[in-house]
Amino acid sequence: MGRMVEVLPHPAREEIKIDEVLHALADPVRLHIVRELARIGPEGVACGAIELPVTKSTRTHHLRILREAGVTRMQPEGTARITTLRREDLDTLYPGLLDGILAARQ
Amino acid sequence: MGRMVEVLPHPAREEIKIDEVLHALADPVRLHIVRELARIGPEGVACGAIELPVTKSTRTHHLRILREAGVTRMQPEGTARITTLRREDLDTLYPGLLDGILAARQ
DNA sequence: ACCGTACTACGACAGTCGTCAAACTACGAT
DNA sequence: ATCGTAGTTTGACGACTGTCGTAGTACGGT
Repeated sequence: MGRMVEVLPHPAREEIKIDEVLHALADPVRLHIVRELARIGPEGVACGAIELPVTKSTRTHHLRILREAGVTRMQPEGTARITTLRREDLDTLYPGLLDGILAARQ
Repeated sequence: MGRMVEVLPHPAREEIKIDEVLHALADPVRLHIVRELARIGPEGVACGAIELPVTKSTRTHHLRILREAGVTRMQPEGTARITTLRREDLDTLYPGLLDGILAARQ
């Protein structure tokens, strides 16, 4: 059996839909995650490392929505899943959108 | 009795919250309205003039959410309400956000 | 005064969403 | 093999949301 390199399904850049991206971003918890990922940068972070006011399962739920919308990428690394922002894809598809959101005070 | 010039409540620029803006934009019908308003430009348009696959009351509902989030401005004009995009406010608060969204294909 | 047009308000209903707890899987270390 | 850590899955629940129809308000024209 080959190693499972891409267990988690991600939409390709062309499959990303603006509706889903906006829906993914339109939640305080997910917006906070995106902000954190933007701050952390391209090296990414383990899911659990982002402090959130919700339980494990809710966290998984939000991270899934972000991933399936094409906002984030997740790759397994040991028992952890390293999450990163798909900055390049988003900036290409919707130039300015991410920066605009991150520019918001708070 | 004085004329009612500003019947409809709008948030001031400083009161606009990114959460609410994103939530307002995260609906296909409302996104379509925003696209139309962007296309039409600063002269605006009567609510009913935008063709939508929903009834009158649903239309009112969506336009209210957009207005209360600070995405659009509505001013009475006879029996109609002229709706415009608050481009300047949005571009100031979240530079690039609107352009990024409008850049999306479809 | 009356009518038509343009929109709003209210209540109802079905569907979605965020949340949690509990049970489960996957991997690494001892 | 066992255990602990990291994350997922499932089912349940309440809250919110989009939708509609009906009724109501506001304004302009005849």
